Amino acid sequence: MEDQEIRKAGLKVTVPRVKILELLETSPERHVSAEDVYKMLLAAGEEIGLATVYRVLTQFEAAGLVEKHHFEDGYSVFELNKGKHHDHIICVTCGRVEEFVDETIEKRQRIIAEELGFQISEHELVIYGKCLDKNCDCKKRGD
Amino acid sequence: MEDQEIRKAGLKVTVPRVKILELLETSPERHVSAEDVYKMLLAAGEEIGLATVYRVLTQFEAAGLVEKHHFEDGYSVFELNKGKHHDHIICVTCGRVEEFVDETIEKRQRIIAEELGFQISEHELVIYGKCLDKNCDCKKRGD
DNA sequence: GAGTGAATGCAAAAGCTTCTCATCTATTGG
DNA sequence: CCAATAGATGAGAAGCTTTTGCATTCACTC
Ligand SMILES: [Mn+2]
Ligand SMILES: [Mn+2]
Ligand SMILES: [Zn+2]
Ligand SMILES: [Zn+2]
Repeated sequence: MEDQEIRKAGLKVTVPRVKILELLETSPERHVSAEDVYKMLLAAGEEIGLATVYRVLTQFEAAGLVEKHHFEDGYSVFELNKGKHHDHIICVTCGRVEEFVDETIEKRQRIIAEELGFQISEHELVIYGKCLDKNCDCKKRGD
Repeated sequence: MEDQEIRKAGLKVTVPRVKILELLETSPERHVSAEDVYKMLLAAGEEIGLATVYRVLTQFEAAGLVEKHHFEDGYSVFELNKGKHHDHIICVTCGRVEEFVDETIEKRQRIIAEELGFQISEHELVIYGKCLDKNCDCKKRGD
């Protein structure tokens, strides 16, 4: 199954690559750091080096299988590329990440780029805030 | 002049702080890294340690004098806080940074946050692309 | 199944940023 | 103007995330 995607990317089908792709497909949290992936694999009994995790994620990104984001925390997070673009809103208290798409915003960006004489290659929009979810730590701790 | 802003921030008026603030106010490029600041100060004959530059910029940010951004490059960039929020569009070829404000986008973000049950604290929108400026390296090199 | 180029793991190193600590300084009020 | 002191500085060490070098191992092809 994921073997084909890996092969299509011009990469050899190896245990680390298959396991990492599987993990990205099944992880309850879509947005994970390299360290997260490394630890989850360890916890699952897979002995895969952190350097390999970084290398594989980078290759997956180059192949378009994965997307990398820089939520302001000092490290990168990766997610499986679902094909459809979306932006993110993140709870600064509990870290919960929600995805959204807003065609109005997308369109305005195209207009702005045009007006300023830029040919857009990509963009990143991240909203930070506190989520009002009852399960969020915001509520439990009342801050 | 900037002495008052520094004092208002609850900080002592020292040479490094005054020089850094001056530099941010007069630099031709508004968006600079800590390293940039350090090097520009050195070039201007000011012997200010890099650690101090980082400390002061962090303090200025906490005081609201300065804003910090994470354009996807692995390092932070700082700019003087002009008081009015704006977003950025960056040329991936020449690095030129333009600022813009779009009230439609701002409003849509507020609506999205509301719908998803978030109370916005801030956001960051960065558009990446190639600028079509004749002076940009894009043109000079034709890529 | 052998041969070969690619992939892996480990440790070292590389960026960027923060911290430690001894020394120095701005501020205050006498 | 000076002394006292809380705060600031500089240099280097340390911290984190990410990348790299290299010897070893492995996947794919014939
Ligand atoms: Mn996502
Ligand atoms: Mn700006
Ligand atoms: Zn978008
Ligand atoms: Zn904005």
